[in-house]
Amino acid sequence: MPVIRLPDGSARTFDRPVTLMEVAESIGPGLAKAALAGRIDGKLVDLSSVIENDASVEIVTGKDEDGLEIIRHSTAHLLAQAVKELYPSAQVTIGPVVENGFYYDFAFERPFTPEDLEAIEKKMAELAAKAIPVKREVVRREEAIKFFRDQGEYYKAEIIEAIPPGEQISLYSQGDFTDLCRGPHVPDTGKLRAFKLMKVAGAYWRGDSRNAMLQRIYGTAWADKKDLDAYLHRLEEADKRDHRKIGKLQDLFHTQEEAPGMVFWHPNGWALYQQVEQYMRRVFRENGYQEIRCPQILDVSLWKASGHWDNFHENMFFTASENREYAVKPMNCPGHVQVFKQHLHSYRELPIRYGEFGSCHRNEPSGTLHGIMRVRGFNQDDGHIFCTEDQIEDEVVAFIGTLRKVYADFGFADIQYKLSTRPPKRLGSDDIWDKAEGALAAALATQGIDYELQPGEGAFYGPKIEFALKDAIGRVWQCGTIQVDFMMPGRLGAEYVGEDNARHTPVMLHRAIVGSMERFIGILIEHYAGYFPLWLAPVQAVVLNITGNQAEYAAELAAELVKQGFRVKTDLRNEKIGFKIREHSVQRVPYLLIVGDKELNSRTVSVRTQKGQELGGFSLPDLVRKFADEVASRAAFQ
RNA sequence: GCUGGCGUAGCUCAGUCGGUAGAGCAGCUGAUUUGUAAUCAGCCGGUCGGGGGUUCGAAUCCCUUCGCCAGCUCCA
Repeated sequence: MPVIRLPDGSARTFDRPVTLMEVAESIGPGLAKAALAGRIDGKLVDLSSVIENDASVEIVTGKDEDGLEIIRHSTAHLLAQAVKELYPSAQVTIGPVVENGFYYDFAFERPFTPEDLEAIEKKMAELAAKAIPVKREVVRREEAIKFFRDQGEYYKAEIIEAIPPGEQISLYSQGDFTDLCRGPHVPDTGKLRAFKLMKVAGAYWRGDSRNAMLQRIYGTAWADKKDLDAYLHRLEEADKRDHRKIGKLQDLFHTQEEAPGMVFWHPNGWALYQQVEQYMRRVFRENGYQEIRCPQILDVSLWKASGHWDNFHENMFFTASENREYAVKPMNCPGHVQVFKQHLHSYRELPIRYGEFGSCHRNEPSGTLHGIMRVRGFNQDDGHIFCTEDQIEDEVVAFIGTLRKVYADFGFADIQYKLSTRPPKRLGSDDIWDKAEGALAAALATQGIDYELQPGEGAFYGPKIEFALKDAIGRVWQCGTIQVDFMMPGRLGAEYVGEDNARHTPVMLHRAIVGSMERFIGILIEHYAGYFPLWLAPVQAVVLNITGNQAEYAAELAAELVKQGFRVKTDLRNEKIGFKIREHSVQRVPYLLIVGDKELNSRTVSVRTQKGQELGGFSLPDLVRKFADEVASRAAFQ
């Protein structure tokens, strides 16, 4: 006689054991129809689960986060079922839920084509329409292995063999298709209504490149069609923001075959780049950093001493001359240590902070390159702080404060923090690690910052904090970092004289706020979709004349604005004003300044915003003031 | 690096079964002097990513190589 408590606090008594589905039905037909799974005393289970004793019960629907996961997981099974019906020789492997959807890996003798995907999706829709019941069954391990071996499903058999002994092995069947799965799943395939196969890609069995390559089919699934459409719309929006497209549209940069992974910055792109660099330069200056510049190539002996040769050799470029071998620098840190070493420093001078926008090259595998986001030649707002162990916390606190201000100025409000602690393989005593991790954690705590702990994810030379920002469409980008380094200063012979008059090795903090300038600019382009705030816009305004009569006046205006420090161009072509407005609007220029005879006679300009608003006539001094205010405020695009 | 897809005019893209390449935009020239998102006409423009092969004949088929894209892997 189970008494069942529901989330609203009510209780229902049954005179016999009941299934979750029966509980849902007893509450209402609407809920029974929407029900996907349930929770018994907090544990997520199938609707077919029987409740024999008193329990608190929840019915899970598509509105529930877990419900959506179940839909995606079940849709992965539906995909596998469809593939097996169409291509019986394909072997199933794994099919987990991922962000926004799911995938399923198959072993198949040939790659799936886009036409195959269409056919599979159609078959899935057919199977879903049949509302095939999904049944759960618990079996013995040997039985399960034999079951899959007999069907030629060797990957599945291998998976089961890897399941720790003592764990229950459950199979889910829908029609003729049976898959190993922990569950839970939807009660029948009719619950799967809004899905779409997205793409097919290769993936290694168990993620190991020494293993066989499988065919991975990605799909997305949602509770209803409306959510699916909204998701597809979001993807389209992301596509429209693609920095490679906008980079071409606004003539910001290009890349070409002869320099894979390197950026050719065009005038417009370099204007944007310089805004970011000059801004970051000021950040250095205002926060006690001294900007320096070190050589591009250095003798390999230095890279051997620093440890890069041993740990980073594969990713470095080399060059030779007169029997000496050099490496193109992948990082700025060894150079900064050389500068530090040119003087004997007292503990009184610490912390010493160096900043550099040095050009670095890393020979990234070809498959990782992506527009200007992942490149081989890049620059960072790189900085190194030489300090004592006792100074770490204060330095980290100051750094986090600066970083938050910088991100806010660039228009990013939402920041995520991750603290990575000691890995199994590491240098330095536990004592020092305790101190360093404690300093980082304390720095976060004193600012009241919530952070994610990543145990064991630190570098071998020290712990680190990573900073990620969320862009306008919710994507998260890791940009900033601050890392404690106990090793490099010692390896490269950096020293200072302490209060005790003895020589000591300083601690080094590696830190960057925007990280790779190239990548950060890519992020800015996508965040703003090319509609930059005035302070960043490559071209801030274009002066347009109505007829040739105002050409001279237009040129004068533009010249005066340029003289006042603004990035302003003219468009004096013999074209209709509508034509010129359209062209520059498409280019996403923040302001169009239009002059006809009326403006010429009153010595004004007619101001049009990017969004098509006409602000009326401005005198030049008024316009300069308006622009200056907007630039100074770093206001987002209006 | 691995797997798959793609590479045609400055850009976006068509090009069927193998029969020596086409559109729009851009550019140039001319006409038009125009009031807030596309004025009209004419012209120019391609070793079809590179190399090799099959064929009477290759953008198209095959091999190879480079690059790009997606995913995997990597990411001090």
